[in-house]
Amino acid sequence: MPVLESTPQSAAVTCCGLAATPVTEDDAARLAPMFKALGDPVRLRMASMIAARPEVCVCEITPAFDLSSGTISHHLKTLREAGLVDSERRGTYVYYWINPEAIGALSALLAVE
Amino acid sequence: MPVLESTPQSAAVTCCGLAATPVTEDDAARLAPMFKALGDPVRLRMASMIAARPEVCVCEITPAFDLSSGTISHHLKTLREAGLVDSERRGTYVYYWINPEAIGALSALLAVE
DNA sequence: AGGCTGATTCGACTTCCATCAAGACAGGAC
DNA sequence: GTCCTGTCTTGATGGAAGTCGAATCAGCCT
Repeated sequence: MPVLESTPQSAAVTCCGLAATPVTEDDAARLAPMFKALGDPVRLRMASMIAARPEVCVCEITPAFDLSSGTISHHLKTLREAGLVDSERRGTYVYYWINPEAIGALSALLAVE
Repeated sequence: MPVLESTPQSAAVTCCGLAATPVTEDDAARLAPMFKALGDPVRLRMASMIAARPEVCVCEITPAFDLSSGTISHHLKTLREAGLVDSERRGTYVYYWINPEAIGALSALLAVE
């Protein structure tokens, strides 16, 4: 191993929350699935659509993608299980909305300070 | 389709950059791979380690994980190909450092305003 | 009840991914 | 040059993920 140039805290402000505190194994296990859920172009756009309004009906999401309704449902489930969104059926339609705490947790990790 | 309750821009400040401007198909294709790269607990911790200092030697990363050196290399390559880190060999050792622009792009998307 | 529409789940298929072991490559020390 | 150490690449494999079509469930409406 080479000699370290010993710059421990100096970098804490150079980048972001990622650098501020080391991500523990537990943190990584909790946060990685959220990043993973956003790591698909379809789901990233879905999350964007949902975040853009207080709540969004699945019936508006479906026609925005060239995918079967089953696949749409699958992706929404992935976002929900990652904790990024929540949903509720009201009568005929199902509505999804963003979970600000989850977004906040990811944002805090990446935020440049 | 249900009647929309027409709340177009009002939500732009309720959440984050995700909501500020709709993520286009091209944006999604560019940004999703970065989220995907962070969507693995091992890589998230690696990114955190690398971000914590100006640059980090692979020889310091390897012993921090209970994985073969081949697997370590594979994950670092994934981070590099996603544009999140860069690397350089200097003599015997290879050093990795964070790419602040990439982190900034993700941060801007999630930042709560 | 019966039928209709919206949404989810299921089964199957294909592709991608994390991992290891083993080999290849790079660079220093001798 | 020949070793040795550090890193990367390759090949193989088991498992996860994205997709579709079909079946199923939920809730209106007549």
